[in-house]
Amino acid sequence: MEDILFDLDHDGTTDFAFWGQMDQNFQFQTQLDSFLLDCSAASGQLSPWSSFGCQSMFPDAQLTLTDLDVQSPGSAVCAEGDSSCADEPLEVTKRRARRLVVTHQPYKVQRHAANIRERKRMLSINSAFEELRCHVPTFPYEKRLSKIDTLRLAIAYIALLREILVSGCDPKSYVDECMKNGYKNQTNAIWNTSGERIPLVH
DNA sequence: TAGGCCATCTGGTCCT
DNA sequence: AGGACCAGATGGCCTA
Repeated sequence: MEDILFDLDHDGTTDFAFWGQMDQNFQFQTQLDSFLLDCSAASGQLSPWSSFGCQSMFPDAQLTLTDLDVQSPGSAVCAEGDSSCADEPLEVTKRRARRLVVTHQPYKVQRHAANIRERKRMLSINSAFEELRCHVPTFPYEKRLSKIDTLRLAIAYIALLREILVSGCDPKSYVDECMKNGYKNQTNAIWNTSGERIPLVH
């Protein structure tokens, strides 16, 4: 029996940690999946649109005691048993083997921990996108902005705000003028996804 | 059904 | 040494 601890937070503000006892019946998938979903729900930063796919987050992460046994570098490198091992560049293989020798951690365990960190990183990026969506104006009937549209619209919105500042005009009359004459900004920024002009109130 | 969007996994690279 | 960041690959879901 071997204890594994995944510390999922390093900023000290909230202390998320996950640990499990590694025996042959232990499976990461269920516990970790539900844990990450709980984290997401608890954050309360995601809009109703936020979706977490129904697919399993750990399609191949059913760790067993066998997987966690310290393997020889060679066997660990090709533990996945995929065909890519055969044509993997020699230098890459050597580098990975060297790392495994030094760390004494099975490749699968390292990879799994890295996957969790990556997922957490993506979650934080997504929550930032949600926050940004709250700051770019859209019509209520517009569908949820994609990430790329959110960025483009934010750029356009900032450009418009800058132009209003530079013009020195009253913001409302400036926008009214834009609506009347058709807005053309200098950056050719894209307004929004549906081809409508964005309202400035939100 | 094709295309867009997204989440996840993965390996490489850079940084601390 | 380990974590953060990044980009490519892959597969699922949704919509026109």
